Amino acid sequence: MPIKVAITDDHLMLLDGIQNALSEDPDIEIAGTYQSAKELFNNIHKSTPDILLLDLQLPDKTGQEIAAELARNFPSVKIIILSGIESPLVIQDMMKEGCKGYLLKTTANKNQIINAIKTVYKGQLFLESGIQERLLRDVLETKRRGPADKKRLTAREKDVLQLIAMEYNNQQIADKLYISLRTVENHRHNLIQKLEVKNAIGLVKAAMELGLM
Amino acid sequence: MPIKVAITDDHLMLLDGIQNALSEDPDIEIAGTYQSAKELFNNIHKSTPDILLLDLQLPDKTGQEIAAELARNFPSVKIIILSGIESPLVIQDMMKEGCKGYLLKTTANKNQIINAIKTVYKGQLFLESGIQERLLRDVLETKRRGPADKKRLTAREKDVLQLIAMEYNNQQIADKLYISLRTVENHRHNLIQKLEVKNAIGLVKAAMELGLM
DNA sequence: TCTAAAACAGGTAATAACACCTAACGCGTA
DNA sequence: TACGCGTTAGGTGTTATTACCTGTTTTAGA
Repeated sequence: MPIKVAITDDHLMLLDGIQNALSEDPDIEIAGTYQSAKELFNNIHKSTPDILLLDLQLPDKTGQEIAAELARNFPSVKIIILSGIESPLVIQDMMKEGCKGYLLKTTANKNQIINAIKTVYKGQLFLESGIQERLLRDVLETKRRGPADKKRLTAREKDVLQLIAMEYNNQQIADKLYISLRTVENHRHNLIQKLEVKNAIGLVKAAMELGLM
Repeated sequence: MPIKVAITDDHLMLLDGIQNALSEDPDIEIAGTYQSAKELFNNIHKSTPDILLLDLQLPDKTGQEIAAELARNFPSVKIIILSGIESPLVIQDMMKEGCKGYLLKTTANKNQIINAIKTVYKGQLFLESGIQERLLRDVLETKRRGPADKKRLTAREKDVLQLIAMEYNNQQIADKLYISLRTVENHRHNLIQKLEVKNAIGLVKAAMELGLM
């Protein structure tokens, strides 16, 4: 019985390319290709895949939202992220969300993708060597400079960061979250420290890298 | 004699997908596939293509830089942009830079790409219908609200915008550009007006959309 | 060469952001 | 239970941003 693989990415030719690569392998069967989260959730039940190759930057939902929703409703689907995002924070977040593999669009080729699918299907995790190094380096650096994942953002900080990125000012964020202006200022300050940027501009760039938008 | 087509995009599987699609057409020959501007310029002379399919978001150079450099050194190469960026401003800028076609990664399929290549090869421009509409709507709206392309950014404004996005504050930008703090403030104010955003955060998001980073 | 636009710069003010501090409270865990 | 941590909030002060003006010089196009 072949491994059923679904692919979700908003770029048509990339879907084509991957589909083409996978069709060369007799152990793999394409269970569906989708261009948005909506399409994915509308159709996944028709032929539930064993593996889902998932892009993180879709037009309608963030990668984390999709991963969380899949874990709730289709826990048997193993997710392999195929993304252009190289940030260790994002990779860690997605793996913590339960994803089984992470590939980079700039380096992932046919063999690697097929390899990742088969590895994950067997129940193992798959991280390409470059990513493993990156994560390792990141963890080591973090350890060196303080009490471990100092840079991991809390849920509330993510809330605030999202609203900052939406061009809300502190007062508006306070109103939106029903908290005081001072609290928002504190969160903002902490975010600037954690993400090691100079100002709100840096925060927004980080938010985009972290796929929070 | 087949049409020689080169492709530049940093995503491997997308290169594969396009290459695969084009290889089905006997009138088209792949003259090279590149993952960065550096790779492109290092190798393009070996087999100068008639058409270059170009992504706008490469790791080492902006699309505008690449288009300008190609126009200088390889004026015979006709550029078709294949990008995820849908902003009318960007599309207009690239067309003004001399590009002959613009395709969207979310909608471009095999037939459309081949169609675009053949159309451009014959000397015509190729803009997909969705883009044509978008441009038309944009132009009409601009006309309606004032003295034409009010939203087009000047070179200096782009300089300032880039530095804002790099987390420089106004004083640092002034120093960098050898102009007064007040001038920077004015440019910033004008940018906020032109791009119709609320603050510097909006500017950065716009800068990213415009591919200025 | 005339003209419009772009780039430059200053005045004045209000508002927002940022830094650095303390500290209370609840919650889960060692 | 003691501890760390997240979330909340306030105090105080500095600096940066933004709005809305006016005006000159430079540049480039018709």
